[in-house]
Amino acid sequence: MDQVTSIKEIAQMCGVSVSTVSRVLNGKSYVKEDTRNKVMEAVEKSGFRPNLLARSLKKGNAKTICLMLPTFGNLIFPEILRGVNSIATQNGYTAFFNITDEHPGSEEMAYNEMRNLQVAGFIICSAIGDENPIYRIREDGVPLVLVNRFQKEDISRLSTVSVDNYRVGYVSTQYLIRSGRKRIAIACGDTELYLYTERLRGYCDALRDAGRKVDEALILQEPAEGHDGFYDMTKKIMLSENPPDAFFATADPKAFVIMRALHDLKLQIPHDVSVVGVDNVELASYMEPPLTTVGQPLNRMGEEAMRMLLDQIEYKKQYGELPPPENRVLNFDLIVRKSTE
Amino acid sequence: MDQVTSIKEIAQMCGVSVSTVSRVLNGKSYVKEDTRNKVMEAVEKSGFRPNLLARSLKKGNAKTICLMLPTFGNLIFPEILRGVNSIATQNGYTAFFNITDEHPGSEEMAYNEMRNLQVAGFIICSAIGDENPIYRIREDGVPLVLVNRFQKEDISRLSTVSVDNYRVGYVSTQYLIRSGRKRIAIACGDTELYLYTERLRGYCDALRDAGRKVDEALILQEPAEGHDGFYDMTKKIMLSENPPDAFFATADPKAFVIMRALHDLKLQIPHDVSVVGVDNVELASYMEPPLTTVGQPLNRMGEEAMRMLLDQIEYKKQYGELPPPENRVLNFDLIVRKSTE
DNA sequence: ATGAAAGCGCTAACAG
DNA sequence: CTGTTAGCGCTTTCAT
Repeated sequence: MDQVTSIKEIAQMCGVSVSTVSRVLNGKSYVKEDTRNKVMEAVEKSGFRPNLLARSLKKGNAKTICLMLPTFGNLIFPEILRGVNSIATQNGYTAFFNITDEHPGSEEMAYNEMRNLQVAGFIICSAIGDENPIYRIREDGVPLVLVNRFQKEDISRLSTVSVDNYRVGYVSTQYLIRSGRKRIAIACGDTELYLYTERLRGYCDALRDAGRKVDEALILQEPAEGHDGFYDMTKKIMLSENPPDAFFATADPKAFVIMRALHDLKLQIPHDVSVVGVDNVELASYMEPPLTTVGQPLNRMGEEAMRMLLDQIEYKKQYGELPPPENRVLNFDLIVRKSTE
Repeated sequence: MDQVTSIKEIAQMCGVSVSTVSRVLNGKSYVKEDTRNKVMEAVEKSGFRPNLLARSLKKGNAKTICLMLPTFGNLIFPEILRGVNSIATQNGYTAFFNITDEHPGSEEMAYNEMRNLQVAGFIICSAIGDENPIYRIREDGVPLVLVNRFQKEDISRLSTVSVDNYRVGYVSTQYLIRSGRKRIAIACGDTELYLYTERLRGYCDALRDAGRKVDEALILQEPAEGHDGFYDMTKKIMLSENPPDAFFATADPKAFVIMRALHDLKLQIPHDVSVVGVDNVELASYMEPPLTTVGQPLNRMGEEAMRMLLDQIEYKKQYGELPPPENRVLNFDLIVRKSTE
């Protein structure tokens, strides 16, 4: 019985005009109790569906937003997605999601497609090396919030939400130092990503502040193959003359790979080597031994981002332009488990 | 310079009619070389964006589809999502995603919202216990494909894509039997989900075919708390009089929990107890020891589902009704790693 | 090969 | 409180 396709038919069924039907549907203007009931009833029993495309076309704005994610290779992104989605839904917005696969090109394509779909704004976890498309968005006057992944230069110009990644690196390293570790290696993600530069900087400063010097040999940079490459690097460095007795992995999946390599080397964690990760992905607690890691409030980051986007959309509607950028920094926790001692 | 908002403005700039512009934009009908170029140029340099809402409204169908997922608690869903998304994009479709959180109510809400947005079809991994909303979809004449999760009754009436879950259970159990295990426990997911019923049935039959009898005590059902509940159940059964020497976990996350419990019990895997999972989630290979598991072609399942949906959409456009349901069954592999011997 | 015009379903003045 | 009407941006007959 899905034949009723328009407000017009409802109007005819009730012997009223389309605007009356529209009015009861939107509940803005006053309608006589009787007429309202009559219309409501017709709507109910006919299974009428308001055509949101028509509404959006007319109003000039769609209640949709777009969330761009670089990958699902790291579980943090589904987590962020959940946060965004829940606040979006609560506010009558529907979200498009886009996986850019770390490819700025596909980010740009997606941007165009989404603009054509008239989305109200974007929330982006940038792909690696993609500054260009992103700036364009704000220049186009489109609401935008960056989450977790963004460039240093973005901070002054765009709205962001993240943790203080410098401190993430600092705190993790300091913890390792205090637990008595002498040679702490870092498995660092692609430093094209500002967050990894920051974590690395925190690592270096923590070392220096403890009166140690930074040993270049202990800085493992993520190879082109992605985090799997840390497997060989771990084996190699552990077999070297002066192996580390701890790893600070700048993300949990890298810690997983490192732990795998250590196990294969028959080394004891944490006895021989401590490992700490970042993100507190669910699986971190299932590892053997359970992984000490830094917990980011990923879900909340998604929620905050969506709230900020909503604010931007609202502001723009009122003042005709985007509000000044806002940078929100959330707290994190070091979650100590058995992979360190 | 994003002032050009309509085809009409382009038309004026070029001194042609809107229909001509529309024609060159759609490339269907013939347009004189000259005019085409003129229009193209104006489109390029003005940064014109076709309003897809208007197009869809006019054509009566949007190039969007909706993918409903129950959760991101299991990594298989992002994998399926990737498959769906890639085929969708290739075919000019944009996907909405929806996380139902195992809540049939939110599934229904999402369905309504999405219908209002005029999506062309749905791909669903059902939430637990949600038959009702789903049947409604086909009755409404809306293209629909079920992936991985669906009910037994769905098979004859709806299009599905999955692996043969009975065989998944059978093969895994048989493998454990052949590797010399005497008491094989099963950690079974919620049997409200047909796929788990099937895996359980496969487990039972493999046991019987090997001349053993099924011991109820070895059938661990997923408790209400979700797979974390297997932690206590594993400890308890291992401490019982007659503990198992192997676990068939009907999904990798359950295997992770079980391994954690075994480690905490200081039991050796696989020496004391073997473990096999299902899904071959990326992390499975990072576990200590790496987890033997059944690999489903999740990405391909997503791709197939999207292709089937496209077929349905096409068919409906031509014949005005949905094609008969089609059930596609894909192959799987047992991936042997160190958690079994 | 191109233009004029109708209309997709809806909202929002405007008028009464 | 309600109806009439214009029009959002686009596609698509139907003419020419």
